[in-house]
Amino acid sequence: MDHHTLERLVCKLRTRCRIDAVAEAALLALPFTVRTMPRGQYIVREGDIARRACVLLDGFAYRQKILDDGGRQIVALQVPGDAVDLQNTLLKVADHNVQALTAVVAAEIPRAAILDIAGKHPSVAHAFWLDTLVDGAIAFEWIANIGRRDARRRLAHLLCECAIRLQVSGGRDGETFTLPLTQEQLSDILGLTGVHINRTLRQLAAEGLIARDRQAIRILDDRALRNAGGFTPAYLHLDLLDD
Amino acid sequence: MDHHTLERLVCKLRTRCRIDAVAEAALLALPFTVRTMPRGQYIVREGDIARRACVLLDGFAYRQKILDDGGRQIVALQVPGDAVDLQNTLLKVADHNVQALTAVVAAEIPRAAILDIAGKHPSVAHAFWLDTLVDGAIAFEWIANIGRRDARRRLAHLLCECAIRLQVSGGRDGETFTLPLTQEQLSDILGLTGVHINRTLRQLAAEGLIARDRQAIRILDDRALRNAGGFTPAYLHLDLLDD
DNA sequence: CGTAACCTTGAGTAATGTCAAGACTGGTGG
DNA sequence: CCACCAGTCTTGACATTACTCAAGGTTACG
Repeated sequence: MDHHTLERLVCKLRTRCRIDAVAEAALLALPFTVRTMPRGQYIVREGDIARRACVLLDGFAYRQKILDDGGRQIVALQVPGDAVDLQNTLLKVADHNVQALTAVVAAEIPRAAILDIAGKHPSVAHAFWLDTLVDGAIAFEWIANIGRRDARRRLAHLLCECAIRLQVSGGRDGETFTLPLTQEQLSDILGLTGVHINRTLRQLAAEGLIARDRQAIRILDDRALRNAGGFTPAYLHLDLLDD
Repeated sequence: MDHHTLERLVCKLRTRCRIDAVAEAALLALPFTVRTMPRGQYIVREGDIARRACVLLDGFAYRQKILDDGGRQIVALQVPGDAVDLQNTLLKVADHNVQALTAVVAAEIPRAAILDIAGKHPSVAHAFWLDTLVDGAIAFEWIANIGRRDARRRLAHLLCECAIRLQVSGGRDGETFTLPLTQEQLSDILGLTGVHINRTLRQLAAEGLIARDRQAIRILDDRALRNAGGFTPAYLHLDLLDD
């Protein structure tokens, strides 16, 4: 995949709806500038006024909120192809931060160009809307995960989700993958503490559900892991093309 | 407000973006049937295939997930004017339930009509997209609330949010309002138990932040309550019209 | 007036957080 | 090539929040 075109965006949108040739051409013709960013860099800051939308061409990012007491919660993970601030493009002022999880290659598209293409191409507007809906569906699942599952089930659920999303976006086999997340970051996703994540990861490993080596995770027993996490992939809406 | 027209939908969309006369006419001309439903009735069931979208004309509803162990998590609240399953309209198969919180008057619009109007009127598509984005922004805030705040702050935050949303949707004064939620339901929103909600409500009352009488809540010290909940209304994006 | 749903309260328990120290790892400069 | 350093992981002991169970009180409504 060429990291210097918007092909990745088209590709992502295509996982969930049809993009005809005209719309594809229009998308690929969007004006953009490529930026590379190191791990940890802020892509969007809370309070920013949107002038541009950023599409991840390579690397991962996360959305994050800092609370008044300094606590941090990661509210979403973004994979290549994701438009990380369509939200902010329409909503004008960003209500959360977006930060690079790994080194990132991103395309910056002017806000006006996004609004323009969405206005002129209903199928593109449809695709963006759909993308937003799926992000919302994932957020709902996370609410349920954090609100109603204990640490072990929460973590199992997240691992299942990551396995699938990494597989879809990166073409990995899905059984073994590298989660570029520290245990601290995992805890900020799941509403737990780093210490507790550590213990829970080891517990899952001790049970034979996963194997770990640094940040590489291997799912040893997919069925059992899904079971442990109460995981059903319906909310990812990966089957929308089967119309 | 007449409960038998789609005026309420236009009204809701207008809180966040301009709807010109042509688009308004098209919206009001959408075909629909009115249904009334008693408290507790399912409006959408997980697994349903969307044939119609439902707009709340009067009454409240909530989105809810049932977990494999029987646990329940409420993932969103919907107020009059909300389209409760635009999500499912586009996503085809519902990944969660929507249930009437109070008695409800709703307008059912065929799926095809929604897709059609969004395709023909970019400003309507834009408004729907925006609506979805705001729902997503609220979901993100809930993730942060559940993941990183203790019971007292969680509840204070929710009360602040409800006060504002009820005020915007219903024209109440905002200081005193009736939350049509049982303590059990509050606990399912906040990822706690009913017993703990009970204790936390009384604690907030004992501190002089709120007064309670059945389900009526009066905010006695708005500043202190917002402070307790770390509440900032930015994520509700109520100021989008000030362009 | 009786009933079901809801609220309230107490006592004991389990899950998770806090604090603190030591071990490992990968990268950097000498 | 080695020594060091920062970041991360690991582990233990202890504290705390929130859960569970269970009983009794209250309210709304037929």
